[in-house]
Amino acid sequence: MRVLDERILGGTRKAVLARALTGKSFERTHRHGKHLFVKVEDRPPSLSPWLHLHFGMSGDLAYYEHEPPRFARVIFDFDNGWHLAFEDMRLFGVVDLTPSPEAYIAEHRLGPDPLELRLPAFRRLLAGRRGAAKALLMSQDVIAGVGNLYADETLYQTSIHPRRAADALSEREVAQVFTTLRRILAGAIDRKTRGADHPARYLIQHREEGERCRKCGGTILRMVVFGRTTYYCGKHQG
DNA sequence: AGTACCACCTGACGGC
DNA sequence: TGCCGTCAGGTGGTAC
Repeated sequence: MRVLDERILGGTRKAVLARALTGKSFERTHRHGKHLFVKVEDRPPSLSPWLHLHFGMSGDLAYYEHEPPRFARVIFDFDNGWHLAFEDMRLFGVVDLTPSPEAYIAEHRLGPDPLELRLPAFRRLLAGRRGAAKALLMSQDVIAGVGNLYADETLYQTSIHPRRAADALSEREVAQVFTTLRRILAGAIDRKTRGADHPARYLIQHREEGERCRKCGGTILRMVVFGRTTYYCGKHQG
């Protein structure tokens, strides 16, 4: 493997990473929220670490034969002559090692992944949370995997104002948020792996102040919630 | 408990 | 043409 920019390693030593991976193979992967874990083959198995990847906002993987992507930061070379690049223009991503996904999740206090969650457990997560619905969705220690865009999308599709208190949502609204969030995430995974775009009816395609709401004809407004730029419909999310 | 604000980083974009 | 400020995003820290 080659490290083209050490800033992506987040403090992990390049030599340590290389020693853990060189001559090994990738055995399987596990995703939790925004984190991707790759099991490194080894004998005995108990000693093998996991490769941990976080994609920040501009991170991605590219499997290629000849031309590396422009912003490749780490490149894994395979014995079939192909390469896997971790690319990340803005360097917010991380490539490092962890003993196991469970260890990483515990150390970083990540909440459950919404796609592995059931409605009753989701209800329990919201109970007693007086903060904004958007803040709750985005808090990785409550639920792992929802960022700014998908938080806005979920609230838009469920007609909930981003500042509504999480524990003030009705039972019906909580169920709608749960179902909608899971559908959005599962759909995004499915479409993005096929290289498809989000549907035109999604807010994510219309994040601009003054745009017409595709759902109700209202006007898209902009404000800051939980420190992040937030777009919402002033009419149906009023 | 909840939020605000900053730093990290870089390309795009608007203003002059 | 080119410079400068601003913005976007995720996370992790400190401050209130």
